[in-house]
Amino acid sequence: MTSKTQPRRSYHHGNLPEVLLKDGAQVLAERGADGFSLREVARRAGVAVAAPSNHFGNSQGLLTAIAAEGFGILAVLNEKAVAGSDDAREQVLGICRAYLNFFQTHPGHSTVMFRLDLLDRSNPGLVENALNARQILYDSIARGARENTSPDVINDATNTIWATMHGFQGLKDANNIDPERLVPFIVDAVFRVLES
Amino acid sequence: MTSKTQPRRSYHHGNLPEVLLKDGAQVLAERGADGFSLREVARRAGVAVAAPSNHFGNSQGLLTAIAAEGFGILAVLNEKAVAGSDDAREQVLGICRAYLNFFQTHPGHSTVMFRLDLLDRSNPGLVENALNARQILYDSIARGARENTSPDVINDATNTIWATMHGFQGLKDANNIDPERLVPFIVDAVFRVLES
DNA sequence: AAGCAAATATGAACACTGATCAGAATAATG
DNA sequence: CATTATTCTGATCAGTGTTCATATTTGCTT
Repeated sequence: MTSKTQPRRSYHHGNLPEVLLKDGAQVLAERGADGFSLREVARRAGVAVAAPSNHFGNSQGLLTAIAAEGFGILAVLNEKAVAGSDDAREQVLGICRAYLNFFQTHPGHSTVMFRLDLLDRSNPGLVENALNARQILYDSIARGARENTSPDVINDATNTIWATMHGFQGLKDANNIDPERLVPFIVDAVFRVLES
Repeated sequence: MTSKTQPRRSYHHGNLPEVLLKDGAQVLAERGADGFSLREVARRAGVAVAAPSNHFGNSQGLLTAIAAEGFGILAVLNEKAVAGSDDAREQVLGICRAYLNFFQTHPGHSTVMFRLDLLDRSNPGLVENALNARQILYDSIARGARENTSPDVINDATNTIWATMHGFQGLKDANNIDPERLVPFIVDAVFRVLES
């Protein structure tokens, strides 16, 4: 019961990297980062245990690639959120909601994107995509700040929201925490500083 | 090369639970939650592989006990921080600094305390200690809010700071994030809402 | 078109891991 | 002192990531 619907495949898979990314994210979504298994991914792809190593090196390599893909998707969603309004405050709200939406629609990716201990943080694609996604948030925040606001403060605001979003992802199963409710609160609080 | 300094020990260990908690936290600090191994903990305690199961059931049980112990320690530190000042704002700042301090002095505990996926969230000791630590933060925030502030807002403020602290722990190795610098920012932002 | 090098996939091996079980050693209880 | 409960041992089982020699296929070069 492989994930391929084609009747047969030749010795060479053809697009194994893509399939591994897809099945990997699926395993992450089903079993979490802790229950992740490279062998299970290979099994679903209908391929030998050692096959993934040709494309991603080791388990960390695949997880890193999934995380990088996740940040790429998130960046696109953030762009779309920004395009939805001209008001900086609304843009930041939109980005935060895009985060929450992404967490739900891409649970597998979300599971590893902020797990620095599992990733190869020197991976260029990961770094680029993560910085890219963050930059969109930074720009909207900068647009909402007073003109003489120092870059340091804008950075603080960006990092605060960034860290909070990460906190929401990690605590998404916690009892008392409702991110949908907290997003307006935190954005309001940050903007009070930015506009002061 | 067990962790015991005593020359010999009888068949029964005597205080194995305590030693397992200590060695477990040490393994977590050295290898992270991902590299954690129950066998390694047993090895350091100088005891058979199956011994821990008598006291903590399975691996999750030991991790849960370590997390519960961590929240207990954190609660004490929070109490101490609150006692250091009469000003609510200073108290909350003190609690946040206590968090950061705790993350550094107890890296093993910190590693699992917010990893809900690894813990038995129905464990009474864990729930009690975690709620206890959170309550101290809640009380200081409530003290700093205007009298007619709704409990919902106080809850939002508490959860925001709680989630942010968790975010700091998860991102403590990230490049651009300096919790020491961000704590005053986030506390300032939250208090602007509380005092409005 | 032919041959050859590079890329990709296989299967087996190795050293780990967590969990479980019967049984042995000790401690606690009546 | 005898019996029961607790605690520890040693072995076993299924599962894991990584590595290696080997097999197959692709694609470039001549």
